[in-house]
Amino acid sequence: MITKEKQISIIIVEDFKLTRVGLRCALNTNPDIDVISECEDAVEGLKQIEKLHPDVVIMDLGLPIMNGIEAMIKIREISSEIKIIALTSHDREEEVVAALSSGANAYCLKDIDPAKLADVIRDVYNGVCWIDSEVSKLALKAIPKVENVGLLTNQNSEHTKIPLTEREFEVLKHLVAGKSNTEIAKELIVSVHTAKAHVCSILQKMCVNDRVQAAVKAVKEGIV
Amino acid sequence: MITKEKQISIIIVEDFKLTRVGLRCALNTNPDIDVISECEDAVEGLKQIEKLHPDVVIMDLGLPIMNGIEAMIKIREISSEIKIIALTSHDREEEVVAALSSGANAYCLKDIDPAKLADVIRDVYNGVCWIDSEVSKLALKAIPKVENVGLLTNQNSEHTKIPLTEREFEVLKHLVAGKSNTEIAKELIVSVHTAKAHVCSILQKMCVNDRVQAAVKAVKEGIV
DNA sequence: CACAATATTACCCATACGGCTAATAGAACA
DNA sequence: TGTTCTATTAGCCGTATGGGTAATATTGTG
Repeated sequence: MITKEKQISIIIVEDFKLTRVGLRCALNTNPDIDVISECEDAVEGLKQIEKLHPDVVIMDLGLPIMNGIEAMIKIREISSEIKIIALTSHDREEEVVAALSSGANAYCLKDIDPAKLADVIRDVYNGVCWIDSEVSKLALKAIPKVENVGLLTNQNSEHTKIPLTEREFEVLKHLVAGKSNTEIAKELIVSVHTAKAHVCSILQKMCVNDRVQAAVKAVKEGIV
Repeated sequence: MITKEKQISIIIVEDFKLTRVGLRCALNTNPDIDVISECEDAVEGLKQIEKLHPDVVIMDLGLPIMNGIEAMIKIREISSEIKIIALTSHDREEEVVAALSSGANAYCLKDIDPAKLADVIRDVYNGVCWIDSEVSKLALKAIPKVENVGLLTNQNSEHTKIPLTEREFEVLKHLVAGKSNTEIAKELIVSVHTAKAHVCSILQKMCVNDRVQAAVKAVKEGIV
């Protein structure tokens, strides 16, 4: 089951030397896993990744210079195929969500069992999304609620999307930024009346009563 | 590694008899996994789950009467500890996202290798979130983008915390829910003046100009 | 006990907000 | 050509909002 004809190539990006060595040692005991490079910062890591195109990158999040999440975004500009395992010692919600939304395929805490990590690498290599038990709730919480689940049996997708026009979308972004109608009008170089009109139709289309609800809904559903 | 002193108790909810039998057979080969009940629809499933409180529920999504996602929401009303593995044959984005946002801890396609499924059960039992390779991209795509990732390096979890009082925190929750000052006052059984006073101090402490900004900030920083 | 923080209430006031109706103009589409 | 959609503007009106100031409980800490 575990045997693979091809080894999984890995690049480790981690600033602490000890952790780096520990990772390499732990992974080297697995014949199907091949650590092809180690880097201590994201800049060097990106170079190596671009050059060697590993199957999987193990990326520490708390890196100097460029943080791991920024690095992951850059990796995703290079390739969407390279799998990324975010590795970190803390479990801050912001970071978990940011990592997973920025390209990570898995999220591990550093106290993971080495053998388990090897399993995760194999899973992730095969495309699985794996999230550590300590933070899985945070990740799942970040997924926007889907409404009208009862309709899912019959209906097809597309129906949660709110049909805002381009202009309304612009206005919504300003609204979420906390701008008043007057400020929105000024930014879009239109009259306050226009801004108000757009806000009104946004409220109607989003089925909310005021701009606060609209802003919250927009943020929660990630449509900004 | 795999040996556990305690067996993992499983309830299978799946309408196709053949699949049900297949699942039971596949899982029964694992000494650490114990299928304690099988149900062919969600209503019966819920009864069994409430009665037996299994560790893990394997839930088919395409069920008659009540679909699997509705069933999961009901399971979550019973317990947040029971782990749910969504099992389905299709990979519709809507369904993946709906399942994960409605309480599923894992999402498997029915062509999963039986041995792998046992691994997933163990992972999920331990709290891990596991998403099949066929749909992992869909799930990750559903997580809202986090902005200003560059700030994550410096921002520490503690020092972003805003020192709101208990009462202000309550008010903030209502504010984020889109309530007006009048409504907040009614809910907290105080006068509108009081509600206004709390909102004012919330705005000041959060360093924002109006309730919209406060709500957005609260949602983005997850302090609700 | 005294002091500080918090919660509560109250008033005034300028501004903002949202609902309403309605008109005009351009673009898209049949 | 006519119709629909969108964007733009406008005015009116009742209510909500937020700033300011200030008074009175209640609570907890020293």
